[in-house]
Amino acid sequence: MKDVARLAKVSVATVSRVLNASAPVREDTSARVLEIARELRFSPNGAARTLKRRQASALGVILPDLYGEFFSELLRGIDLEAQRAGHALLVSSSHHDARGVSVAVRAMRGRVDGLLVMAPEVSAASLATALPDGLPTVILNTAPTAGAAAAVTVDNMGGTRVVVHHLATLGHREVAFICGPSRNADAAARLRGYRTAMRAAGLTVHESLVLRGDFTEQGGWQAARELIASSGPLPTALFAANDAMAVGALLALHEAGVVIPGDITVVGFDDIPIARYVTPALTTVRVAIDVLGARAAALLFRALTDPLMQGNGHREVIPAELIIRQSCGPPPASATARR
Amino acid sequence: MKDVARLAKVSVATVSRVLNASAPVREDTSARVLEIARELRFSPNGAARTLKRRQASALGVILPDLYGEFFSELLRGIDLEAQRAGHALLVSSSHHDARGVSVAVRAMRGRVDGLLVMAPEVSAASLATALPDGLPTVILNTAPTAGAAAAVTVDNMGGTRVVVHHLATLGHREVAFICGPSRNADAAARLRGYRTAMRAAGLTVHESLVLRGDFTEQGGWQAARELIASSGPLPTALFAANDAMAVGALLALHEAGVVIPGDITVVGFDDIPIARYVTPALTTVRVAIDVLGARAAALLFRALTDPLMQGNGHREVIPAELIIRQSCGPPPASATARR
DNA sequence: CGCGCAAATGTAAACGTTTTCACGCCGGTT
DNA sequence: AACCGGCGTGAAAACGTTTACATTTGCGCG
Repeated sequence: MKDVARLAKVSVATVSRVLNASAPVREDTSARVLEIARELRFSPNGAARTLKRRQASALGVILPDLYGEFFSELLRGIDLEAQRAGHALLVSSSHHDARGVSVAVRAMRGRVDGLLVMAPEVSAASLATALPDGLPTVILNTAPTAGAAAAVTVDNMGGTRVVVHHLATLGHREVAFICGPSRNADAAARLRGYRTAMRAAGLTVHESLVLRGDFTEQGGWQAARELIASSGPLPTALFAANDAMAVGALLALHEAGVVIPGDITVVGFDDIPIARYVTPALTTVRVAIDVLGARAAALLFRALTDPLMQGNGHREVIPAELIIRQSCGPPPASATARR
Repeated sequence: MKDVARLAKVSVATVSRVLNASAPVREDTSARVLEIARELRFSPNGAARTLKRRQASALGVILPDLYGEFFSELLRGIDLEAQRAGHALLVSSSHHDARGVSVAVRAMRGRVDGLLVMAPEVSAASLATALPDGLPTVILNTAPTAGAAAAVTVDNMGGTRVVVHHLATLGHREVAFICGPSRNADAAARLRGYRTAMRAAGLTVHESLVLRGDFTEQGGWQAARELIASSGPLPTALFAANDAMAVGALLALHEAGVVIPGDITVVGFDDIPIARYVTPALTTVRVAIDVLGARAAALLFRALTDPLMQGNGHREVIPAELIIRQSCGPPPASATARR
């Protein structure tokens, strides 16, 4: 900037004013400065600008991972919203525990205007201590208990409820469930939702039909194998806590010669793109993940412009919608006869 | 920092030294400072730090888009490499034209140590002018012509060659091709590769079998429809410039009652996760996209630590591997008889 | 013709760090 | 006893902007 100022025979202040149009500058001066700046290929230093202006025009995004379509969609939604506010995204991933999140948060301070944090495996309490003081923060997919922050979550309860209800309506009475990792907040909520919905539908939860899982395809495959190997007839429906596991289960069942949905109905959760393409196409719960991200970002921007509202623990729930595809049908006649 | 210094009865200089372990400090002083800092929940201001140190510990990533698994994987690879160097990622997407890239680049200056740019739809020449002067840059998936920068590209030529060779070996003689968007550098390279490989295999390229496409599933669907509607027998093989289009084509062919691979063989490019799950599973070319990202980041770090090498237009090619699945077989007997 | 007022510009002080330089202190050497 | 060197510390100058405040300039008007 100094160089530009010197060559244009003005002060750095004037250069700044021209570049930001922050104060009236004479037409010819302005033109001259612009010309020189272009000639010198000058572009302002972001760090200095941030330091002085006390605003970074960037949002911090802290994620546990970047693997899979979920994060891709999430990031896209966030980016969409940030983009239109002229903000960039400072992304930091692989933070599974509270300490990791804490480190990431510290690294962001002074370089972002607000924070979007997703840490489904960190307890609300430890998350609260990891979060920064002065930085508006929106939490994704975790209870909003944590400190002074808003939160956006997926409607896990609603999603599981509508699935179980649909299965019950079709006539299913034994619905197996493949859980997600126990530390994961979403997984826990879905398991809770499953139990609640089963009760509401007047069905009993057989603990032997509640299977361990880990949100991976491999895990779903294994759970289905166990189900097949176990004594007694198969349940008539299998509900996986996410699509990846449902797809794994689909494969295992297929390999074992079980017909879907003839012998057993399979349902997933998330509606990842693959769900449409497996055979049979997977019935699942659609969560607009990009909307989740976008809403979170929007919420954060609101907190930024209106600093009064940031501490109010505002909560927003992204709706979940049942998507019926071919993996889902009425229970087989044999099962109905059995009763 | 001033507060910490005051409460610990030392100067800010000492606080800095303690926090960075940048100079010997007496044990008790250090402990005292650390204690106070923790009490005050102090964390350093990134902007100020960047400004003074002249290093941001961040990499800029400029992408045309964030849609789909390609970018998700790419970003993951980049992040992996950046992570271990203790760098964050400043991401900016939706930059399709040279002007957009230029704006993004300017916004990054002073906040990142280097740049990873992917702009397959921007010509090398205009990309060169958009790139910054002092910032080491690695270009992804585009000719490395652009200015003083290294480049990492996918082995499009090799990938198409191995596909066409495999098809020829199976006995196919008429291989249709669905192109990507004409402005896209990868798409162009794959078309070129297809033509070259066909010639090398002694096969002729029928221009009526070179179909327009746009890298989307919808586009692939449409191209396949046209192929079906056109007069004359179907070709025995269909090669799409990416998997999304191949999947679309698969759908269109299936809808039209064409059997795969019985009536026609279909091959894609990229090996996106969905490719494994469609029926029949898609034969394709596997490109380790995460490796692409990781290699690019690694290259950038090398340029950062060794500033001499940055201008040498170094080029790296990520290998492509043929993945044979069920969508691919010998031409039908009828076609062979026809000759 | 001088006055005042607005518009245009310049000066310099921040912003929160890091780092150079200088200083005081201590223990060991001549 | 004077000196040297190293260690621990503090003062202050950067880093590249923005902006409050001061100053100059130009201009209309009495």
